Parts: sequence; C-alpha cells; structure tokens
Amino acid sequence: MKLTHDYYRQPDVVALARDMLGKYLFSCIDGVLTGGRIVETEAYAHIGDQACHSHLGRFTKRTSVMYEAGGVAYVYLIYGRYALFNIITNEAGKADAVLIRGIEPTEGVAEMQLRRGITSATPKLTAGPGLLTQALGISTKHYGTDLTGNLIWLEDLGEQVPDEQVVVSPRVGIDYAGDDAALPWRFRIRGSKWTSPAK
DNA sequence: GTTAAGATTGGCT
DNA sequence: GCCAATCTTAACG
Repeated sequence: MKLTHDYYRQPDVVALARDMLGKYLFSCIDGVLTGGRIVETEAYAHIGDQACHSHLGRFTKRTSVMYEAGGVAYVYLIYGRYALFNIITNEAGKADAVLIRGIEPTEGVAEMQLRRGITSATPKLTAGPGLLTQALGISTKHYGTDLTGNLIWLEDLGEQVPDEQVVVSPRVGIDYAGDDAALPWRFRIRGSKWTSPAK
C-alpha cells in the first residue's frame, strides 16, 4: 500500500530512516513508471545535528520546504550538478528529513538506463544519491512535491528487513559537521549491490 | 557585489 | 587516488 501522511509524520526520523529500508520508491515522470526497493538511507534531524541543512537559520529558499509537515519531497542541487532526493518527516515546523542514497531497480529499468545513458543494469544505474534521481527522472522541479500524490510516492509491499541484514554506520561526506559526523544515522542493506560506493 | 564551499560523480594521473 | 565541473546559498566588503 502507498505510505500515508501518518507514516511520514512520525517523530523519530532515525527510526523512520531504518524503517524505510525495504520500502519501494516509485515515480511516474513523463508518463513512465519507474521505481525500486530502497536499500540505503540517511537520517537528518533538525535538532542536535549540525549536518542537517536546517540546523541553523530557519527559512531560506532552499530549506523552507523542510518546515512543512512530513510527506513532501525536498530536492536540491548539490555542486550545481546532481539532484538529491529527501523525504521530509515529522510535523510542521520540525525540519527532519531522510535522504535516499540507494535503490534497487525493479520497475522501468529500460527507462532508467535511457535516462542514465548506459546500456546495462549495473549498480551504476542507481547506486548513489545523485544517480537514482537521474534514473527516476527526479529534478529540482519536484521540490515540494506531495509524496501521497501520483508523481512520486513510497509503497510498503509487506517486506520486512530483519535487523541482521541492516548495516548501521556514520553518514558520508559531512566531515564539516564536526562531532555530529560520527552519528550512526546511515542505514543500508547488507550485501546489496545497489548501495552507494562506501567511503 | 564578490567569494568560498557543499548530504557528488566521473574522468584522468 | 586526486581533481574538475557547475550553481545556489551564506558570509563578507
């Protein structure tokens, strides 16, 4: 079933990031259905976390959507090149987010290869936060998109990922966050080929 | 108004 | 393994 606002508005963003493993992310862009199983996520909390874009300041053009109630997409451009896809969680005014870093393609693989410009279903297709957005056709145009609509959404297909298959580790690429960079808020499925290149 | 750096990736040494 | 690409935001002057 499609995940509802009640799911996204749970207060514990770290638990949500863990729970999203094994869920399915779908997009229907340009009339083409693409999607796959979520295998890697990271949690970003609005308090006690310097790595989160909302940790200082409040409303900026880029982060204002983070203060909406959970269940919308936060898409932003990194290094002027790649779009990163986040899911806003918690209630309005509490700017928590879950970054999707890797999915395992299941639906519309041919279309994903076309968008990525490659001809085989290698991990390069969706293994990485800037890559899966390309494969799914997600761009900054989808900033603020409601995740209970028919453009981008998550589905629970009844799959449970047991704890022994989940690898917990510090987040990647946020050394600037000081001590908070060591928080073990990155979750991935052990042994999956579709997680982002580990650093 | 100008400048520096980022939740990354891909190409070259 | 290192570095360039490229654009938005934030911190200066």
